[in-house]
Amino acid sequence: MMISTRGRYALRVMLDLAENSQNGYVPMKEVAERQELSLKYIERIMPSLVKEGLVEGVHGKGGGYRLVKRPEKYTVGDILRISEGDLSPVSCLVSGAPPCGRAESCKTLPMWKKLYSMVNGFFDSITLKDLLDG
Amino acid sequence: MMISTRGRYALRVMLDLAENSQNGYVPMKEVAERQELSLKYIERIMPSLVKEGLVEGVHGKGGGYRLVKRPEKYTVGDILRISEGDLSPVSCLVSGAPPCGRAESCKTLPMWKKLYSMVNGFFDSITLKDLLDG
DNA sequence: ATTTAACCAACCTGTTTGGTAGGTAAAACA
DNA sequence: TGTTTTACCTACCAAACAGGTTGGTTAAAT
Repeated sequence: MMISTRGRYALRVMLDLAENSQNGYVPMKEVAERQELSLKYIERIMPSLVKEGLVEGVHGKGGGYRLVKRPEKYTVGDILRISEGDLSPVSCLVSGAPPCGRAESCKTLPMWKKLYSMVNGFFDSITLKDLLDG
Repeated sequence: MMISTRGRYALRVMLDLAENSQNGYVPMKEVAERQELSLKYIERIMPSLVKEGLVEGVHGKGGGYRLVKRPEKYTVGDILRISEGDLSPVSCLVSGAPPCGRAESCKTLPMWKKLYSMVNGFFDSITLKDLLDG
């Protein structure tokens, strides 16, 4: 339910691209070495970022991935929601979850909702550029 | 890594005790019915709350569980940390995790730490009484 | 001695996590 | 034309975790 390696690796790849894509496309082989991540695992994560339009991928020699916008235009929230799916801290609030019959009278639900929007707000307020600049 | 049924149920039991323990000890059979939770599952959760001194349990007829402090003296943070274990949103920060060799240069670590302390701070600022009063 | 209720240990099913293996498709290059 | 490079796709897998259930034992009251 919260941040697994999938989302964390996606973020690190995006940061690596931001730092290294002035020279065009960056192959995942290089990123995997720099970041010390499994190439095969990264390869499984990237297509979702392409599909959602965050990066562009090009086959063959000289190919690789590249950001399509400037680093300050990407929020951490977008990257995590795409790679992880949902940032809800409790299953009750995951989109598509079966409606809870006790929701009306639930004393804790407002708290979970507040936390959920806090977490989303937190991640949406940070861009790739913010992370690069430290 | 984040809030599963274990912690959510623990909270709901504590709230139920707060609402119903003026008449002494409350048996889990009653709580399970009121909250529509599995009695057996609750029974597995309660001993940790006893062990950490949050509630008191008494065997036999007329027994059950009871809060040892007033509702405003319990924070949601304490209850969740005891029942869930650790509220870290990422495995890197779980206490006892193997140290990460990249920690020094990690561009994302400060962000995870900030979120972690935000989440803890959020939960530590809410008491059982706050939840009861809505 | 019977009932009630906390407490404890073992097990179990399904899902998620964090990958790996073994390819195919497309683009560049020789 | 064929080889290399790289994205991309499918299937599989082991370990861990979630969310319980089963079947008790111990302690206290009546």
